[in-house]
Formats: sequence, C-alpha cells, structure tokens
Amino acid sequence: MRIEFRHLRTIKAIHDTGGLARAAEQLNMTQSALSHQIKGIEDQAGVALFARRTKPLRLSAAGERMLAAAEKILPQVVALEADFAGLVAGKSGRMHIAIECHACFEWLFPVLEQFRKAWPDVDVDIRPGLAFDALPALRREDVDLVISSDPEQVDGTDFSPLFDYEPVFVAAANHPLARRDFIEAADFCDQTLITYPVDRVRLDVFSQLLIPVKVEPAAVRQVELTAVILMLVASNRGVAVLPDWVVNQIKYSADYVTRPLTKGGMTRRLFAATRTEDTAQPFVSHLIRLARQEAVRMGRA
Amino acid sequence: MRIEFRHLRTIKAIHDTGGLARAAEQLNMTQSALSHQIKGIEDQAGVALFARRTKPLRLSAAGERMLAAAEKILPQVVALEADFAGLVAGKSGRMHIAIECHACFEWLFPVLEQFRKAWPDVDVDIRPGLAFDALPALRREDVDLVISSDPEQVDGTDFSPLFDYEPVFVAAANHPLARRDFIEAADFCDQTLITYPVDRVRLDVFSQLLIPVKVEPAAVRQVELTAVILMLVASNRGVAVLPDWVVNQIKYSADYVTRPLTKGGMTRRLFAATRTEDTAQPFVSHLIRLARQEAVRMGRA
DNA sequence: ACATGGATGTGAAACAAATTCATATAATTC
DNA sequence: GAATTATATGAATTTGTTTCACATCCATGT
Repeated sequence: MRIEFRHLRTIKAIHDTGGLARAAEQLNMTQSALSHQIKGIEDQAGVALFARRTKPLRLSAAGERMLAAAEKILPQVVALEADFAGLVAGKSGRMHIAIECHACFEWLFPVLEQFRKAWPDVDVDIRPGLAFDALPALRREDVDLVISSDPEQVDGTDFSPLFDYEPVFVAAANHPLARRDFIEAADFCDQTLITYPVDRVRLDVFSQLLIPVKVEPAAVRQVELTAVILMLVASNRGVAVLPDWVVNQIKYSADYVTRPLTKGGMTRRLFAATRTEDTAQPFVSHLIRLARQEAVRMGRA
Repeated sequence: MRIEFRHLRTIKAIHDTGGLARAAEQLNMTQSALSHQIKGIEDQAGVALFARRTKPLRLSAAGERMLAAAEKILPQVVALEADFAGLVAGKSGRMHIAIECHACFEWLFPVLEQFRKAWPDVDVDIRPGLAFDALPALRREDVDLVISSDPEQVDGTDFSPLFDYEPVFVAAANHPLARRDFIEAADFCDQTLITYPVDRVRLDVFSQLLIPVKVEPAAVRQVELTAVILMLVASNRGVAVLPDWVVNQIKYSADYVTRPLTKGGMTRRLFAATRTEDTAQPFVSHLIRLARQEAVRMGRA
C-alpha cells in the first residue's frame, strides 16, 4: 500500500480532533477504519505514526513529519480541485490564440490586456508560428481560438464574425501612384511590394487581388514589423497593402498616402474560429465581444 | 472517487512517455487500467483531461493543470517517503531534550551544536518548562531524552551515566564562610541562598544537604540566569551552590571562592534517560558520547 | 476511399483494498 | 477497581481497481 491522500487526510483529522473517534466522525467513517488505515501505513513505512503508550493517541516523530507533509500537500490538492471546479463553471480555462492575420497583433494585444483583467484564471497566450495550419491546430487543441479572414466550412468549428476591414494601398506621399484615385492589380507589376513574412495565400493583396489575375510585383520584400514596413514605405523603398485600421492610426502623418484597391475598394471580414463545444463558454464569447468593441474604438481613432 | 496520488502519477507518466501503453509499462499496469483511471477522474471532476481528437493523446487545459500539480506534489511525497526511510535507517529522527538540571543548558548547548552537524536530519530541540514531570514526558514521547541526576528504576526507561560533578559552595572572596575548608548544612541557616527558580527537590543543596537535616536558609532568592547568580554572589547579596563545572569556567576570577560541601565534598552523577527502544538508535548513543566528551573538555577548562 | 497497424476505449469478471460490524483490549478517571 | 473512554482486531462486506478480451478509433500508405 502506497501513501495516498486518504492517509494524509486521516493524519490531519486525527491530529486536529485529537482522537480516532472524533476524526472518524469528521471524515464520515468509522473509528475502526482509521485504525486499520494507520496500521496499514505503519506496516508499509515501517515506522510508528503514533505513541501508543498514551491514550489520547499522540503523534510520534514520524507522525509529525507526515502531518507536516499533509499540511503542505493537502491545500495543493484542494487548489487543484478548485481549479477543476472553475474549469467546469467556465470561470477558468485556456485561451491560446493563433493569428493567421499577421497584423492582428496590433489590435489583439490591447484586447487581451482587458480580457486578462476580466478572467484572471484563464490562461491566455498568443501562439505565433502557426500562421498556416492554424485550423488543424484548433482541432488538435493546440490553440483555442484562431483569428482568420478565410472561414471554411469545417465540422465542429465555428466562425464568429469580428469586424470588416479594408486592405488599402499605402505609398509615400510623393510616390507616382499616390495621385491615383484607386489602385489596380496591374499597377503592382513595376513596384516593390513590402509584406509580412508569411505565405502569399495568407496575404490579402495576393489572394484577393494579384493571384486571380496572375500579376507579379517587380519585387517582394518581407518585413516582420508593421512599424518597419511603414518606415520603408515612407522612404520610398516600396509600397504595401495593409488593413485600414493599421494605417488609420498613423493617417495624420503627411508621409503616407492610402488609396483604395480597385475602384470600389475591397472589403474583407475577420473571424474568430473556435471549437463548437467551446463557443458557448462565457469567456470565449466575452473575448469575441471585446474584439468587436476594439474594432469600434479603432474606427474612431 | 477523489483524486489520489495514483492519478497524479498516471498523468505524469502519460505525459512523460507520451502514450497510454508506454505509461502503463512504466507503471507496471495494463493500458486498460490507465484508461479506466483517467475516465474515473474525468467523470469525477467533470473535465476532460486529454484531447481525444488527436491520436497521440495530448493533455487538455485541465490536464495541463493537473500535470502542473502533479509535478509540484509528487516530489513532496517522495521526500516524505525518503524521510520515513531515514527514520527507519536511524539517519533521521527527533531529539527533544528535557533538562531537570537547570544549569545543564551551559554544557548541553555546545554539545547540541556539534550534534546538529553530525545528524542534520534529526530534529533537535530543548524543551524547558518540564523541570518536574520530565520522566512521564519521556514515556509520553513528549521528549526523547531527559538529563537528570535522579535515576529511577522505571520499566522501559534507560539511564546512561554521563559524568560526575560536584555541587560546590560559592561565595564572594570576602565572605566570612570563604575562610572555611568546607561547608556544612548548618552554615546555611544564617545565609541568603540564591538558587534557580525550580522546585527544591530538584536542587542538590536541598535534596542532598539541607532537607535531610531539616536546615532552612535565612532566605532563598530565585534567579534564572547563572551569570546573574554569580554577579549577586560576587556583590555579597548571598551565597550559592552550583555544579563545579559551572564555576570552573570563571574560577580565575578573584571575586569568588568555592568550597566543598561537607568534609569530603559531595559527588553527584548526571544521567541521560531514554526510552529503552530508542537507546540503541545510533544518533541517541552518539549524543550521549558527545556529552561525555564535553565533560572531559570542561574538566580541562 | 480502403485496408492496415498502432493506440485508445469499454464491459464483465477477477482481484485487491478499504470499510464496517461486533467485540476485545487497554488506558484513564472517579 | 469499577466504570468510562479510547483504541485494536478479525471476519465479513462493500467498494474500488485492475485485468482480459475485444471493440473502436485515428493516421497513413496505396
């Protein structure tokens, strides 16, 4: 017989109540059961847990050590059980997020800051490096939410719309294309296009504009950070296409000009993909609500 | 079914080995048993511990939390079991000491310092406030060793001789009795006697000298600290009787004079009382050996 | 798609362990 | 020292865990 929590609870109860009978009552068992239990541990460990010489059973040296261990360990189990209870009640959980849309970091981060305050027991994280393959990762429970603009009809996966955005053309104020009313695919063929370092199919410019008409920019340069992309654009090292809300926040700068893509402009919609079973979880829907609010806030900025 | 160590071990093994089958092998059980076990916890807690969607069974959010708890708790149990093993092997244990002889603090403390280094896993303590009633406390396992000069023939209690000492009369150098060759009981009847604040029967002067011949000092003043007793004696506020080894250490001072009690001097023997079952414990006998060595050292001082 | 191999899940039976019941034994109190 | 209170013990019982045998499921290659 190995030591089990049961035994720790028993030791503690006997010590607290100062007797087998009272301890048994507290644990909803018979005094006999406890006696057998103690005997079991003593046989197994080969040490006496109690001084039998006296009547109101007192702890021996070994017993004291076991009690000390019990007082340290039991609360941790209680915490674990409470944790589970929280998980069941939807008060705690995990919210690991994959972002297909590279620029989403910008608005997601402040949203998560808010979220953390509302759900302190939920384990929040953003998992980069899943730009492609994000939906399988969702199924696999590697992540719990995927930000994507390409809803797919997958069984067991819900796509909740977050907000619409417009991929816009960005160029330096003195760029030749800056004078156009709108930009077309063909305009890119003699341009250097600066993009995030992800697969082309994940970039709106390519998937929505260039690939369908088979236009290839003169050059493509991949840059990680949004701020750097804008810097390069400002210094006329190339042009870019970014979500409107990224550029909105620096629109006041005279260095950049934004122009719609195609005559009427292009509209895209961002979705939060979640497992159907999780969608109803209170903290999941709350995060989605927060994201929508953030979109409104960005629109005003 | 409540959470038990078994379950923690299971979770950890599955995570470590990355599969039920391998984990089962490591735990010397069948894969089926683990499957049932997991189901048991999941039913009980109402949470899924694993993501069943994938094949190489992966931990879910709840599972990760349980694993975290397991990694924290299991080592503590191992420590407890190691502790027990040490207790059995006699490498660890408890050594709570009661001193009947109030002045024994002086030599016991350095002995315990040495002892602690040799037996770091033994829980050492000196329990004051048991001056009387010390032997029952030993039986009761309140303490594990009693320093006493009154061996009693008690069943199950061993008295190991430590060393002999001589209770000596101490007075200021200019005290009238200082000129005597030795001191008798009758000499106390017009003196103020300074003693430790304990029951008279525990004081050698009374039990060995004054009580048998029914002599009462003019006054008795009780003082806690040895240093203070000597200070008072030096300033002629009274006389005292202390073990020779206490006075030896300050003998060079011209302020005090020591004289034997009765013509031939009085000899007393100090014993260590232990429970018979414990006497053979290696650390118990080692402490007794250290005490005897300390006596030799004191004799030389 | 379909077969295949590796891994997990499940029900019934076997097994092991913990608990209870009834009662003995031991320590404490008056 | 009798009464009282507290712990121990053995056998029976109940409860819980593990095994066995087999069903299922998932991933992969064809």
